[in-house]
Order: sequence, then C-alpha cells, then structure tokens
Amino acid sequence: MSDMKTAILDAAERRIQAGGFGGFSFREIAEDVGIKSSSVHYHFPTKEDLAAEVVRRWTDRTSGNIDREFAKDPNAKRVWAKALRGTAFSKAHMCPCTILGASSQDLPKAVAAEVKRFFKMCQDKMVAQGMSADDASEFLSTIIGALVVANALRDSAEYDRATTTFRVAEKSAA
Amino acid sequence: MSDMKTAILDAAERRIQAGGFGGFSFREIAEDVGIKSSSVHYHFPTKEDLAAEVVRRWTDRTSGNIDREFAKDPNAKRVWAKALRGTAFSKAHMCPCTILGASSQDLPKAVAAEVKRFFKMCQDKMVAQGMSADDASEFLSTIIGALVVANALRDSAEYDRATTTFRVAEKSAA
DNA sequence: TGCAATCTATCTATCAACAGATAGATTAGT
DNA sequence: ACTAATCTATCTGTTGATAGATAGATTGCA
Repeated sequence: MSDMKTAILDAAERRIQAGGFGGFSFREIAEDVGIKSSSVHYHFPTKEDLAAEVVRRWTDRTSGNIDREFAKDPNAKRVWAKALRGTAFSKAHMCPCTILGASSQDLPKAVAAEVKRFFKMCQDKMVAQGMSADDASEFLSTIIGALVVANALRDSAEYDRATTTFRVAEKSAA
Repeated sequence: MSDMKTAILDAAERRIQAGGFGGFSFREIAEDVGIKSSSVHYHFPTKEDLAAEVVRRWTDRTSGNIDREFAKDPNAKRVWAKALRGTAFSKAHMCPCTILGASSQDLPKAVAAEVKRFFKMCQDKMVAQGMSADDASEFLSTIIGALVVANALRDSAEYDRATTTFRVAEKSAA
C-alpha cells in the first residue's frame, strides 16, 4: 500500500470518527493530505469504497490488537475493556464502526456490510475466548454504549465509570 | 403547538433516526409534510433549531414514559430495558439521541447540548430510582450500546440477547 | 542500448445536483 | 385590516464525480 493511500485512509478515518459517513468530503481529505480531490478519486473511485476500506482496516487492526493482548492476559473482558478505553481517551474519542453502526440504515451497502463484519468479529472472538453468546452480546453492548455516552457527555471518564467492573475485576474471567 | 410544526418535528425525527444530523434536509422534510422548504424555515429558522427541538421533545417524552412505567413496576432496570426495547423494535430502530451522541463532535452547539441533556436525564433518573452512579453508568451504556449493535447487525433480536438479564430478572431490583 | 508503449499519479477544469438560507409576494382566517 | 402561514424565486456554497492533459517512471521488444 502506497504512502499516499495510507495517508488518505488515515485522514478519512479521523473525519469519520468525528462525523460519520456524511462527515467527510473528498475535498477535505484532499486538503488533509495535500493533493487535489480528483487525485483522491484516483485511489478510491467512490466515497463508498473509501469508507468501506477505512472500516475494513479498523476491523483487522482491532482483531490483531485483541489477539495480541489476550495472549498476555487471559481475562477477555479486561482485554476488550482496555482496548476500547484507548479509543475513548484518544483524540478522536470514537470508534468509526460505532458511529457508522448507529447510522447503519443510511449507509451505502458496502460500508454497512463492513460495519456488520466488525461487530460480528467482536462477538465471534468473545465467544471463542470463552464467553457465552448472551454474555458476549451484553458485554459488547456495554463497551460500545460506554463510548457513545462518554462522547455525548464530552467526558472520557464516563467510559471508566461504565466499565469499572470489567477493567478491575480479577474474577469474572474469560 | 400547531399541527404543521408537529408534523415537521415528526418527519425530522424519523430522518434523524436513520441518518443523524446530516441525514435530513429542509427539502426532504418539506416533501414529507407537503409544504415548501422555505415554509419549514418559517417554523424552524435553522437546521440547528429543528434538530435541537427534536431532541428536546424526545428527552421529555422519554422522561415521562419512564416515570409512568416506574410507577407501575418498581424494577428500574426492567422498566428502562423495556422502554428502549420499544425503540429497537420500532420501524426506525434507533434512538435519535444515540445516533446524534455518537457524532456529537460534529454537531452544532445547541444540538450537542440537548443530546447531553438526554443522557444526563437518564443517569440522574436512574440514580433517583435507586441505582448507584457507577451502576447507572454501566447499565445506561449497555442499553444504548445494544441499540447500536442491533442496528449495525440489522437484527433487533440482538437487543434482546444483550438485555436478557435486565428484562427477565425479578431480583436485581431498582 | 535505445525507442516505443504503457502505467502511475497527479493536475486543471467542469458538471449537475443539492445544501441552507433569505426576500418578497400571496393567501386565508379572524 | 391585521396576522399567520405559505408560496415563488433566488443566492451562494458544497458535494461526488468525470474528462482530459501532463509529467515521470517502468516495461517490453528489436
């Protein structure tokens, strides 16, 4: 992957984290990376292509991060809660899949499909790590919702308040 | 409140539930209610005004619904879980405050403030109903997140999976 | 080696569609 | 006659997308 393609994905990711699919334009991305909007189209023909690849990359990256941390700490919930905590306290504050998932009904097919894939990956991995299906559903909802509520209240500490149980507990293991 | 003003709020609410703040235009709303876009501006001067009032109404409505149901059932979590379940299984599938909360960083001030007010209302009411602050934070995150995940997976039943604990349990009372 | 063909990555310029917003005329109810 | 509500018409700006030109690197063949 060329440097420019990566830079475009980075810029799009940042803007999607703030405003979702409607929250970025080819011209804005172009300014961010220092080229013209038509050149962004060269790398990603349509807006749908670009957004879908941002989500795909995020999913794969998250999956890898979780695997790496789970190898070091067998408490799956703590691993997940810590991983998303990084997002809550990052500059962007939000996970692109969460903001896109909330407006999933208004998304181009390819983007909606990638977002769906992200949440499926989360649930499947949690079950593989030992959680029951219901437990994984409830837990995933909690950490995703914590991201939304913290963002809405403009208070990252709110994420900690909502996830104390999982980040601290030594018992309720994977 | 005039019938037309209510109809405009209804239309805007529906469209916000699907696509957030960027998911509706004055022209679309105008078509929905059968007038011209300039006439929508007569009732709500700016897009910010309209969106803010949609959220304000949703907050007040939700607050009233919860109070009414809590008077009939003293189990606060069951009351909240059932109330949001109605949203998850509605045609719109989403709560406007949730979709707007996820993109809160990109919202006009007045809208962001109203969204913040919604989540504050939820937490304050939960605490007033007997939950601890941390418990309220975690529980609110769970039901909000369940809405997002169910929407992204295009499967309302996912909301039930994530909230079984609260909707069924007779014990973990308010 | 040297030349022709092709590819990569960017540019300029432009299009039709749509956005939010405003001014001013018109209509209908009291 | 006044007012509330709607209309017509228009403005300025932005959007995603496309066409066509260009410079430079790479490749393939004689």
